[in-house]
Amino acid sequence: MEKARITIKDVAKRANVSIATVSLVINNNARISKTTRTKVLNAIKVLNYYPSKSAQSLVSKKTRNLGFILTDDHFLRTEPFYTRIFLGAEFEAGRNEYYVLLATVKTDYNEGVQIPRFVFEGSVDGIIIAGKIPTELLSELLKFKIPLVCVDFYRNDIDYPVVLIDNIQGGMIATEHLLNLNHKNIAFLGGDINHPSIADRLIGYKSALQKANIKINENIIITNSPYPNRQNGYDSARLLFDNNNDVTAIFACNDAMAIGAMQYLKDNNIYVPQDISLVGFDDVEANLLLDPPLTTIRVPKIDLGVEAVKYLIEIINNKNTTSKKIIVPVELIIRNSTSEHYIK
Amino acid sequence: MEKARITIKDVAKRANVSIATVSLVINNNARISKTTRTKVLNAIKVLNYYPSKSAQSLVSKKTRNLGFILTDDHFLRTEPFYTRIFLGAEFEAGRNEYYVLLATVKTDYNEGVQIPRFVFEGSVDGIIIAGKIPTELLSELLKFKIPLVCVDFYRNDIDYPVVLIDNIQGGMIATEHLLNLNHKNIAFLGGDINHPSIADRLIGYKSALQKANIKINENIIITNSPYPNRQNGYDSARLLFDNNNDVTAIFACNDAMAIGAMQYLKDNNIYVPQDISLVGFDDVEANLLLDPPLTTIRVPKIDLGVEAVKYLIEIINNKNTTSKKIIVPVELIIRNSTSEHYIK
DNA sequence: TTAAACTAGTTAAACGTTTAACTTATTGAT
DNA sequence: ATCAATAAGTTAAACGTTTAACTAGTTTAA
Repeated sequence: MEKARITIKDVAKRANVSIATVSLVINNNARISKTTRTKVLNAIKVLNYYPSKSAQSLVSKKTRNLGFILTDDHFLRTEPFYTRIFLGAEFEAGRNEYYVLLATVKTDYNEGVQIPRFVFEGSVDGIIIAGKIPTELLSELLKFKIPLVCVDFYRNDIDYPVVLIDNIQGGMIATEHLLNLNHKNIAFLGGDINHPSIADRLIGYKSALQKANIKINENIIITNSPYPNRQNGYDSARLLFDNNNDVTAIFACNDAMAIGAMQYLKDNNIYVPQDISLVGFDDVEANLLLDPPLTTIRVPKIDLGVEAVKYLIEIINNKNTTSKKIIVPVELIIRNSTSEHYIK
Repeated sequence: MEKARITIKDVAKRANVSIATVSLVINNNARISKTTRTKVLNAIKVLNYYPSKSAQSLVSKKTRNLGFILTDDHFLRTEPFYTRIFLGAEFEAGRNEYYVLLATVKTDYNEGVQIPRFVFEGSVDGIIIAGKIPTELLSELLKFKIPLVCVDFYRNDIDYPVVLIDNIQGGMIATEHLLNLNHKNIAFLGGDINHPSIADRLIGYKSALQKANIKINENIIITNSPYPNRQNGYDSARLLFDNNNDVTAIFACNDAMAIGAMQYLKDNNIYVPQDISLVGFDDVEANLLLDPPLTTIRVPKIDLGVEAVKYLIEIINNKNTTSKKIIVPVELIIRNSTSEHYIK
């Protein structure tokens, strides 16, 4: 004995109105009087009615689904960076009564470009691309003329909507924090300077120094490692201290580099923060387990997802074709790896 | 100039058949001759036609969506355990032309039980529950009479479909591996013995020893820590070696414990694997970075997701009401933390 | 030879909404 | 007093499928 689905007809009957009226109430149409509205709303509640998604999308041509695309290795990274962005997207989508469909694509695509199924099946109203995906895939996706926003990934040869974090501001507030603690000789430990994020962080660093009228010392800006990981953080710190002895603070371009640098300092009996203050960037989980816990710039991953969805929905609704850049601010998280510098 | 959607009508027209015929071809109905079928298939390809999901589900009452529920902390865990299960589910769902909708629920639910939206909205044909969720939520979910399978989570007071890993087998093959390497005095480092998984691993350990006719020595079975983490692994190892000196191998109930034990051994200048062979369980990513890399039991997380979806789809299709248990086998991964024991 | 049984399709209703176009009653302006 | 404008609904078509019931032609069985 299947219990039949409760439809708009049942609601209409119980509220003594036409099904059109019920529909208009559901869609918050102003044409319905307050009395009728509450009567209908009541019937909906009593009957525990939920409109059929399929019937709705059949006529409205909206699926109320959003696609979320990332590479499988991004999704599976130990550090839950993109997972958090996805979760933020999922949250914001839910608030707007959207569902999000995930598709992972392979990082290397030998066997041609693989367009996620929901794109050509028309199962989504828009898509979010998180992190770097193969260039060809992006171009293919753009051809579909489907609303699309990229998050934490930017190519400046194409113009499309994008949500990014404010790397320049991050570099600035990290450096300003150290300046406020009386540090003058602040080193920058960067990885690959060609990476746009790192370049921006360096810009922030430099502009904070300039604003404080401190001359930029290129000798304590280390940007020759290919990739910003722990090992290179360690090596960069060594390089730094082999050639300089008046540095009192370090701004590392990410937490991994900072952790590596911290290890170097520990190995050489240099105390953090008594001898050297240290600031990272990203706010990865491991930071809390460090001794001392790392002062860093928090990247609001959840927010990135939230903003991406907000922006995407805006595009879907307004057909807003101007592809702006949304820059999400970052935040300074003060822990114990930084302290005031006293001139001895 | 919106380009109109290509519908079944267009295909029918082009293939010179009725729309019913097209539908029957799409659904692989045997009533259609081979000639007509290929004619239709051809039209579909030429026109690049994809059936409208909403129209399909409106009449078929199937959404072709699967719900995936886990707690937010499980989803955000640094170690991508549930993320992998989710990905496996996503893969298998895609292969069967399903989409999966994710919902995270809060671990502690002060404000009443929170049923994911897709459940009462009827947006999914079935749901997968991954990992432990609040008991009340599970009971509420079961009330909906919607097809449901739990993965990596089991309560033996309720009877429902479940996909689990074979902990007993895992305990056995881990122990047998050590036995094959000539070890006789093999310790077991367990956390909370009340946890069903750990209890099962111990059962596997014991039965392997019995099969090899080796007497079980309760003194080298350490199961008094509340939780199997690194610290407790370290402490358990200390406890073990404080009271025993003939142990030549350790089977730790999970990798975290193993890593803790390895640290203890390192701190006490006991060499792995020369002095002590060590086997873990789980195969977490960190194992590869260890020195030496850890021999362990791999839990096939992707497979867990795959199996859960397979099972769920089976239930959806066959209305199979017998709620069986699916046990996914685990695999021994031999790295460098184990080696042959030579009697000196 | 004839009826029954297949085979390979077609017709048309149904699924549960939205929405343009219509209706009817009320209000406002002149 | 008259007509236009507004308010608050209703009617009915449309969205793109599936599928039960039907049809017409061909085989099979006795």
